[in-house]
Amino acid sequence: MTSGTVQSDLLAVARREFVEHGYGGASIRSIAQKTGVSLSAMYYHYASKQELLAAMLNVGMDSFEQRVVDEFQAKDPTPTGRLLGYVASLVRFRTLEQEQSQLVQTETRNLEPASLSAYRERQRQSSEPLRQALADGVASGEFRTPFPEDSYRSILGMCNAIAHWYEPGGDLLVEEIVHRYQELALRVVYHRDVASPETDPGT
Amino acid sequence: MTSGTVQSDLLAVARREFVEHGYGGASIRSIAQKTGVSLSAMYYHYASKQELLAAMLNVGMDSFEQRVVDEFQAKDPTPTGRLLGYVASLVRFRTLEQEQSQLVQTETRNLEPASLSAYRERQRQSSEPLRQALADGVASGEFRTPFPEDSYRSILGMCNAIAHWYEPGGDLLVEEIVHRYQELALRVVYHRDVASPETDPGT
Amino acid sequence: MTSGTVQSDLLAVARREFVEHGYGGASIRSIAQKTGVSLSAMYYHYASKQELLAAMLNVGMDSFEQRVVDEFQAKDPTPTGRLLGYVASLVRFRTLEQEQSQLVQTETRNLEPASLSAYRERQRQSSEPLRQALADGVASGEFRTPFPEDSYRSILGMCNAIAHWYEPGGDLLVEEIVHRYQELALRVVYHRDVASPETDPGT
Amino acid sequence: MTSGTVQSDLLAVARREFVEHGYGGASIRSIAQKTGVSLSAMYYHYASKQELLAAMLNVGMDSFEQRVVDEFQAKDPTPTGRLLGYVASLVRFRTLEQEQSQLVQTETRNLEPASLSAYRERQRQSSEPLRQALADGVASGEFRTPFPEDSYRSILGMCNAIAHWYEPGGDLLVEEIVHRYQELALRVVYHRDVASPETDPGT
DNA sequence: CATGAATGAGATTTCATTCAT
DNA sequence: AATGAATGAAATCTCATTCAT
Repeated sequence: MTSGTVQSDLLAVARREFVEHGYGGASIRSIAQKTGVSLSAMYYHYASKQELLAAMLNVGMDSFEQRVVDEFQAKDPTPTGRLLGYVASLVRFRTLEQEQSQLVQTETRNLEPASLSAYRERQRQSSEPLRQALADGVASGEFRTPFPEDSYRSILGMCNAIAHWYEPGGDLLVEEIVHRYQELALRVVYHRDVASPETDPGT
Repeated sequence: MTSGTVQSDLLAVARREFVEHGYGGASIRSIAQKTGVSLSAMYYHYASKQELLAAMLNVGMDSFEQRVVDEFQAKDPTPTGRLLGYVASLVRFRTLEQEQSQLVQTETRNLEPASLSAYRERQRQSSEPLRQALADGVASGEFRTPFPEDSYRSILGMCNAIAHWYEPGGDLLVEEIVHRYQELALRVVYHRDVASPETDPGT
Repeated sequence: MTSGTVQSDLLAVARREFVEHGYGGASIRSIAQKTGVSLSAMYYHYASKQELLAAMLNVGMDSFEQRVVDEFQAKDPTPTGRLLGYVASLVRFRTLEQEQSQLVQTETRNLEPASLSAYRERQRQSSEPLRQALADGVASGEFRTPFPEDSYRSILGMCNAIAHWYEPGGDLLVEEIVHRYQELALRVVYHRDVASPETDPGT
Repeated sequence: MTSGTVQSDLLAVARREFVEHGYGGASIRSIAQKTGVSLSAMYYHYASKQELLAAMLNVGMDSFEQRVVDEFQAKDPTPTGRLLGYVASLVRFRTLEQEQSQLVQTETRNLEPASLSAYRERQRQSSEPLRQALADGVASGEFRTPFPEDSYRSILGMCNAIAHWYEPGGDLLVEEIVHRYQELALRVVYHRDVASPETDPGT
């Protein structure tokens, strides 16, 4: 029922339109048209513009969550390991799913209360691993940041920004970016082994 | 030029509406109404929604530029000093002019080509001091970051994010935030004196 | 394509409004209203005022072309015969489809370039039979006008003017007008048999 | 009071706008702007769009009347002479004052009743000389047209049309056009001396 | 004479959505 | 499962005009 290709095509086109014009500025009509589907057909699959938005945001969230889960299975369970894993997931999401990424950051405000609360909860849960890793690292002494909350926010902030400047065809490979932001993250949490910049913590 | 009261009132209301609903979702009608001005009176001052947006973004830019200039006059001219000064300007802008700040990040995409290019140029110029400070610091050996471009972007990214979580009435004072992000910035550029987290570089 | 009833009703009302107020002065709103159709229903059928105009002009052209074709089938193929036939078609069009007629003359200027060029070409083609008849008549010696181009334009000009003074309920029968303008046309082309005004060339 | 240059500039620009977009489609704002006059200044000179139109049409009428008067002073007072003179006046008006000419034909319908009746009276009067010449010519036997009214209308129609195709910079001299239409007019009235096309009635 | 500011109505067009088929 | 037609509200913007200064 939700496995057809029409839905995903619609979502893809809608994503593009929302990113380009914003939710308010995007037209349901041109989404249908660009997808090559009649307006009524589109309404058959998504009962409203709002539903389209909610579906899109949730698909994005699914995708990000999957990345985090993948990264955390059978990997280094130490706080540092989890921090690096989370950063890797996040960087890959911001680069490999750039549009999805921008959308999630910008259009959440347009969710109606009904969907919004559920979505906020998912957001909170998806950032929990990072929050937890930071707490654990501080507790264990691996991270010596004097303001963990700001370190946390800074890591999110700097990774999120990637979606705004990254260019898919550019000469900077995704994994190189992963590596760099992992290093920067270690510095932002005052990792005890990055006492001096000469030390390379490895990936 | 922007000293009239009708114009600035309109801008203030429009800012709020744009932040809340996005450019596309905001209604020129309700902007006029909430400002207490007739629709046509509004059009007398701003010939289009687009012009309103451009004016707003430029006012925001004026404001930020002023902060940077203020911070750079008769202050520590070393790369480190300039880095810290820039971060201070940016953090204050993101907190004290939060709406302006969010707008600048989100709605630039809605500028039409004509105004966009001019605006992009202003953006470039306004970030030049930070870029320059980083380059100089790397050259002088004060900053030891192995990827200056990413350090630069990370600083902007983490500071920009502040506008999204900062709450004006909260218990975190602006100057405390300034201080913290200055420290984090020093770590992100691999400042030579922050070899170990115990060392506090001071503000 | 133009067989629906809503479309043709809209065209009829629009025609009347355009003739009365001019394209620029006519209101799309009152066209819809007078047709008894909602504004949006109207937009479903004609996507813009411009499209409405183009459709109308083309319908007018269709109608005139049909008249010319009808007149030329199985009729006198001599230059004189064709001249008289064309004049008959034109006079009937100007009288029997007076509104259409006035519109075509006045509102072509409001066509946007896209539709304009196509329309001009149709105009050219529809006047080709007259032009050709004149050329042939001059070549054969039937017409002795020393300036064929001006004779051609004059015939069009004097026939076109009919739409401006003709009154449908008046005491002048259409076929009487046809007859008179055929005679006048013969004089305008210097027909060899109208050497003296006493000679009646017949219809 | 009516001798300033602002008024005539306004009229000239307005004429152009009216010809291009029609009365309803023309904007009083852009007329003022293109004239380089403030909107309020324009309202000082012409109290309404309607007044502007009336002024323009009357100026056009003045101009045409003057031409007719000039042509009739100390010229051949025979019906034929008057016919030729009138045609000359009309052709020169349609070519040398082309815009004026087109306007007069198209935009009269937009005059409000108040000005309209006066204007129609002027129109009637200005065509009186031609009507009279025709009547006299028919009475004297110089013109043998069997339907004087149609000859009259045809002459007007074919001369009026000139404004639509004449190109100021073209290779057809105005006086040559005058000559040709005079000849054609003679044929349209069945002038007794144009019994055969070989006969050139002269100018 | 002239201006800057404002008005209120109305312009055309597009919106998300619905419904009978 | 899908379509063509329609709706009514709202969108942005422009109109001719007025008025206090």
